[in-house]
Amino acid sequence: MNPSTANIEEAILSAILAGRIAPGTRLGEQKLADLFSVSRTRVREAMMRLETRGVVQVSARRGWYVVEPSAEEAREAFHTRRVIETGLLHTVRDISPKALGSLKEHVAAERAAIESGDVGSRACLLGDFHIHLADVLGNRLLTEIIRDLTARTTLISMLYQPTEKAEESSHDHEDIVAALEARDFERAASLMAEHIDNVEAGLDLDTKPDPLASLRELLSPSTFAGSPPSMPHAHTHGAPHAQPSSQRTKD
Amino acid sequence: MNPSTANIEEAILSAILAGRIAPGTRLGEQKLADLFSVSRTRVREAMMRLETRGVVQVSARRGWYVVEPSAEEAREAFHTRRVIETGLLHTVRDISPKALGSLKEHVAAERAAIESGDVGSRACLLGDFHIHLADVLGNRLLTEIIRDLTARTTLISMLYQPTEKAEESSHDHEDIVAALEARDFERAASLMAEHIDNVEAGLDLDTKPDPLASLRELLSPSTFAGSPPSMPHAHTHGAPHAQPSSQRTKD
DNA sequence: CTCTTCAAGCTTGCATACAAGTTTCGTGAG
DNA sequence: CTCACGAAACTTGTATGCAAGCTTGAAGAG
Repeated sequence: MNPSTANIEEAILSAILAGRIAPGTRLGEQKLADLFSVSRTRVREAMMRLETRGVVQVSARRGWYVVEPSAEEAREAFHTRRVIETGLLHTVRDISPKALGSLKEHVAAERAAIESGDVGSRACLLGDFHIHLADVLGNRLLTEIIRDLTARTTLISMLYQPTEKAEESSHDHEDIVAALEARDFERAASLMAEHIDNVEAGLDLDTKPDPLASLRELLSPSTFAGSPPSMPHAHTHGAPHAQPSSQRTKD
Repeated sequence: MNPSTANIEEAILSAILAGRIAPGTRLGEQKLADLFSVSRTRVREAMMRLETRGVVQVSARRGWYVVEPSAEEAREAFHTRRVIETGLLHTVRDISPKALGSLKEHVAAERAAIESGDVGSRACLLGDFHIHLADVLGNRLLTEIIRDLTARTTLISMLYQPTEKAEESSHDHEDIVAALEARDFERAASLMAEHIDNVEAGLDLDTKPDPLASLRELLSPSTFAGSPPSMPHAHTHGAPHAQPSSQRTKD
């Protein structure tokens, strides 16, 4: 089957949401075209759409790159999420048992992923919680907006998140769902504001993101047989974060 | 100078925001290409971007059309605006004198436009208030989101708004700014919720929008010399709104 | 050895050509 | 007069070709 523009768009976006594509990744038109077995035209359309959604950027005649949000843009993204998600919880008047049930299931899945140590699905689920929330409490339009914002946030976390806080996030989610179950939407909104603040506070927005992160990963100890080598001698100026990216997670 | 894709996109979006393009308007690629003196490729890019922003839609091999939101979509749009705009006012902690001043100026401009009877700039200003608010209280990202939502709302008003309520809207805006001046952000948020509810309540979402609106406008009394003719005999089934569209406004 | 210059290769930007489907309008049958 | 049919005109969908600019690496000067 021939993938449509929407398929390509969705494939890239969900890969970003799952944390499988790092910020700054180059997405060549021809390579993607080969990968999806379509012509560059289709790929270009998808990239253009993704650009208006704020997840990729084109650098003239150099290529398409997954966005690397600046500290300022990161703050804007979190501010926007705080506004929208607290607005949602503050506006909601009631919640159906079905919606509540699916949220509970989601949180349970989060905990399971954390306990089993499944880093990939864990990161995906933590971001997905917010999308799921918009889905059951809001509407399609709102869900789409939150989805794009979550993609942004995921990329931000990959760039600026020095420490792992999956458990705290999941716990926050749990509390929010508990407040929803008690129909205390005010409290849910406050908890959400706190939660988003926590996540933002867990970032290191003052240190410039490491431009060599991908290189460093390629040269990480596990790549070699036994002895962890010292970092390459030259060009190691300003390396703020030492963690391999697998320890990072979003949200 | 050769208009870029972004120029075309912006030209169309601002025309929609100003109420100069009606929902359902067909936007032919070739016509736009001629108009802007570029090839279809550039136009297509712009349309594609506008499609992801939710203001136009493509009907396969038939053409691009300015969206005609369904009643359901209209409700979603208003719900989303209520969530975001009350969320914004609820989140804000302070407002600078400069921001307050520019909002006051804006409301004054609204009143002036209403009193002078300048329908065009009036409609534009009423929608712009919300964008302006996001601009001074929020951030660029939020402003962009609100802008797209306002475009949607403008189109919705053109489809479903049977009566003129410019004065009420402007008065609501005034009250909101007054609450902001008093630093009573809770109150501002409530007023905003009320305001958006008012606007939505002023719509007639239950009656199907008139598919003959544009035709009817072409045949409106002012087009002819003196005598207002009766409507054309055939094909006048189900005409919910009788007002010429110039009486309608958004927001 | 270092720095500069330049050419080759690669990538996107843009236009155009053709394919595929839709609409419209004229023609002819009933 | 009405309806059905079909061809012509028109519109978007997609691929492709060439132009323009960026990157890189090699060669040469100092």
